[in-house]
Amino acid sequence: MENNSIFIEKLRSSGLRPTKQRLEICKLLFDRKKTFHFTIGDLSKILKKETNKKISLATIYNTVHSFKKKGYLKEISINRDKSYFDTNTSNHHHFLDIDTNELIDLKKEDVDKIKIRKNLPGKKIQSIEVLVKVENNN
Amino acid sequence: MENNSIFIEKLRSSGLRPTKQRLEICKLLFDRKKTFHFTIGDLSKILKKETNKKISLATIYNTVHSFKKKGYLKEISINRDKSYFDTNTSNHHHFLDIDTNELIDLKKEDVDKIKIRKNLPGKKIQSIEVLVKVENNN
DNA sequence: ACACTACTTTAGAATCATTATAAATTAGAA
DNA sequence: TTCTAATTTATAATGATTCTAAAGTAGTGT
Repeated sequence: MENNSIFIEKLRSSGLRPTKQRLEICKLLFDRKKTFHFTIGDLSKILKKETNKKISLATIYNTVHSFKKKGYLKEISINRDKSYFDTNTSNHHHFLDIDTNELIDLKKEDVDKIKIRKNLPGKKIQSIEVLVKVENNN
Repeated sequence: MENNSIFIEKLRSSGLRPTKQRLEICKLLFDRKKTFHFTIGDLSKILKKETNKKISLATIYNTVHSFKKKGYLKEISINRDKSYFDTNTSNHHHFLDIDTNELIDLKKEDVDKIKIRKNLPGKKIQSIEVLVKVENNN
């Protein structure tokens, strides 16, 4: 039904069998237009509310990490308290509102290309992440 | 003796009484020429080795956090596992070697000034942090 | 030097996110 | 349908960090 086939393909290509729990997670993560920033805790709460069943944390962790490994989700390190994930896997940066702990995408064109003038012998750059912390203006 | 007076001043200005435990921590953190990146766990181990006494974790956390609040240490969020601190409190960015988990300073001149072309109404920028992840080149 | 009070230290308990475990359930191939 | 390996789940384990409450110490005022 509907675009489940897309989700099934996403799961299969991540090495996961499509199960109803995982399809619920897919629906929640990938059936949306805007970027979605979330923690595992967020996801768990929303899933419980939307489906009226509880999907165990272990399943959610497992699924999210498989998607991350496959590249369907990006992990964003902000603080030690929680790990954030981002459904926008393109190259982009973030604002972090330190008053609300909200993450906001910066589009590619919002930040000039970063040039690093130093390199480490034997090492290559894997990613460049910019985090712009913002606070109330008063 | 020696430059303890500097440490005492650092402690006092951070709202802390100088105690022998805190002075040991100061010596370890601030009596060095190069930047020092560490976790609380690192610090604890080194302190035990250097002083042959154990300073309790609670004391180390308390002291490090007071220094951070005062601005004598910077906290760097890399992943949820551990929190890193940096004795270099100037404006600078970091390499993270994902093979070894080592942090390496980027000097100010190693990265072009970052210009953010978007602003959020009612918010002002508090900091801009760049993390360049590097990996083995093979 | 002494006493007193507030600040510190400490070990251990509590917390919280995340990971591991092991038994019951389910997907999918034969 | 049957069978086996993958999955789900509740719960336990882990590990970093924070809390607690009792014992120790700094430093002011005397």
